[in-house]
Amino acid sequence: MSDTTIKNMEEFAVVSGISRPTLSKYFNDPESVRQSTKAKIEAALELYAYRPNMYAMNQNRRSTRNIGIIVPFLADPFFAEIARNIENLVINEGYRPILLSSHGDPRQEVENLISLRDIKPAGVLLAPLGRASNIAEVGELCSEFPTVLFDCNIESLNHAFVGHNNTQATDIMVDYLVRTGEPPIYFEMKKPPNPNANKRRLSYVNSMERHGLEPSIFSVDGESWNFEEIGYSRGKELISRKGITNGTVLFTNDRLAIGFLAAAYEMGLRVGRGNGCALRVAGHDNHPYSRFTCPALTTVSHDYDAISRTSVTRLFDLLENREGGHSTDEQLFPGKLIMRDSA
Amino acid sequence: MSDTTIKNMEEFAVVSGISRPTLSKYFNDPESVRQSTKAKIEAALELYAYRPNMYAMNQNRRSTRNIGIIVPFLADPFFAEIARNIENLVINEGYRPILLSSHGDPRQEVENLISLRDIKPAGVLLAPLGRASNIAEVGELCSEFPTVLFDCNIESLNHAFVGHNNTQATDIMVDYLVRTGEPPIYFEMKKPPNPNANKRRLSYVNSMERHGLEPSIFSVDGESWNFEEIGYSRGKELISRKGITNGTVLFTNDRLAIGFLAAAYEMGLRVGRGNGCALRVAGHDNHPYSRFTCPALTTVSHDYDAISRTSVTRLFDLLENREGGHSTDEQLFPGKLIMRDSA
DNA sequence: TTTAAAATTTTACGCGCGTAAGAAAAATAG
DNA sequence: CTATTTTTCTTACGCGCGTAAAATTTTAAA
Repeated sequence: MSDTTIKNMEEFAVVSGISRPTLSKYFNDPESVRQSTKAKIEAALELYAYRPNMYAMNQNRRSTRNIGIIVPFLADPFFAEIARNIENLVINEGYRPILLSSHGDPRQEVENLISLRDIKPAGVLLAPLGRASNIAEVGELCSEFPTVLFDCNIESLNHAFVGHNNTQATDIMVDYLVRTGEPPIYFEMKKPPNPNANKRRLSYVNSMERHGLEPSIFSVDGESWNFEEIGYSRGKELISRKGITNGTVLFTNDRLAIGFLAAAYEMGLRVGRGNGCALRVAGHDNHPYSRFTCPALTTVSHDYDAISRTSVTRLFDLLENREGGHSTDEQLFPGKLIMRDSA
Repeated sequence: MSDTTIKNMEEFAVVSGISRPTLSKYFNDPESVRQSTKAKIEAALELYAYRPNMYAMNQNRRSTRNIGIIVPFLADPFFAEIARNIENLVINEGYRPILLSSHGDPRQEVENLISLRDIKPAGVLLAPLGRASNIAEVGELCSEFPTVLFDCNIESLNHAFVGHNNTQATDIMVDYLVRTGEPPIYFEMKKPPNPNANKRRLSYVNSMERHGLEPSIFSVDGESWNFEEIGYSRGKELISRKGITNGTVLFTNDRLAIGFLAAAYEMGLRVGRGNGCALRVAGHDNHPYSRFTCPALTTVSHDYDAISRTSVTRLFDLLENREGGHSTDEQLFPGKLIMRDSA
């Protein structure tokens, strides 16, 4: 590497022997210039560590190469994993992911929507908070930038959405539980932050009725995103007043179940499907930690891979105006039963 | 809000009746203009939703208001929590946090260091991967931008660092375990990704010797950041060949312990400090999930709050050239024993 | 070799804002 | 009310790059 410092494209044009407009073309798309030119540029790039100024580049470009990614709660490893997948896919397309978390707070979500505009994203992948989301703001974003919603739909927006088939997923879980033991009662939050929970409850009810069984639902208080804490404390209450002492409990999500399992353990309730077990517990999501609960949690997995891959693909269909890009269909991927020891 | 769209500061100057240079001054620091002017601008801002173009702003500013934050592994809720804290503190200072995760991959870390340069950060808060970090690259970053390292120091760099006192923290844990039961054996990874692990091991050894006890260390294989998986699978091996059947095990971090607890449960080993318990288990970090293990995990907590707050404060000391800003001291905060049911 | 097509160079302008300098206006002090 | 200080306005230039248009060179085709 040479010691002379290149401070702009003009100077790099001199040392590389390539004109500035051609360089500009190259940096926008290395394949858009002749092979021999590309080789010359890249040889010079080895010698002089020049990188175009991002701010100057994005100032008048038709499109920045930024992709905004907003998730509702990054401290939840579930979303952290999805975000990681999506980030990689975006990078592979030659774009720059900008990851924002709403931290479970609707005001933060609005903040994120606003500050996203500052970076003039080429596209946005948005997993909304859900019930607490500012629908108008999300709608504006959708109409301002190419956007794909994922994980949690806002149906009134009728916008491109990729997610998990909560209905089918709950269905196969209820089927499994009914087939293999006592029918499940359902444990959920009274005011779930996420509308997916409503789909799941409805599916539970329908599924039970289809089996000719009486649905039974525990709705617990709690507004925050500290699901484990809610599952733990409400679970403890329920157990201690003999609300749950036997049978099967299906949780609306794994994190509640994780908290509940801690409570059950502490109260001396043995969970599992073997003899001597007081009750079976099942979750939903295949949360990264669900493998490591005691006992390991039986759950339904999202098709993580398909969901993240399809979200990104659909966004780039939109960006590059490919066929099907402008569909507003909701695209759902089926869940998969993950049988472990808890149920 | 008016319907006329303002597309640049020039136009906003017209509708607000304030000259462009004064507006520029205002957007850089709203307090730098007269109160009456500020009021006029903000009144106009209510009417016309104008926001300065970020790219044009940062193009020639002495300093952008971006703060780069790099963490080694965002899917670990431990880092997600710290990142959340730091993000909020940075926002409160009027800066824009840019969060990047290295996903446990040294190449990704280098990528992050490189792409950070593109955004010309005013400052950087970096939690390096550790052993696998490219020291030269990190060193260059430190000399290029005001940088504060946190969580994991790279001592050869002799750079500003804020972190957890691993030595003291391990010390109080060993003291506690020795005082209340069988002395602990130590469970760690043979090649820990993070040098903090070395400090902890050393402290364990010293602590044991101070008590006149023989240190005993299990070093298990495994290179990845899937600590739970490693704790689970190696734990299962050890238990099944009677490597650990009674006594006390101190884990180098909570995530290994979480995996181990799952293994112990599965193998029918009862963990805890009561009668009928086969062994005690203790961790380190006060991981967000350590409250919800079975049994709840006894551990040592970082002073999360002090560490994130001090990291940010020191960075802004540097930025604003305040006294003490240029110190390269390493600043450690003591750990706190969190007694739960596992030990 | 001639001709057409494709790529590169030259030239020139614009993006939206930072910022400097001197003039003008407004606020404050005396 | 005048003198002084502070703030704002006017004017003007520059940042680094995108991009358009016309001229030129290179490559591919006939």
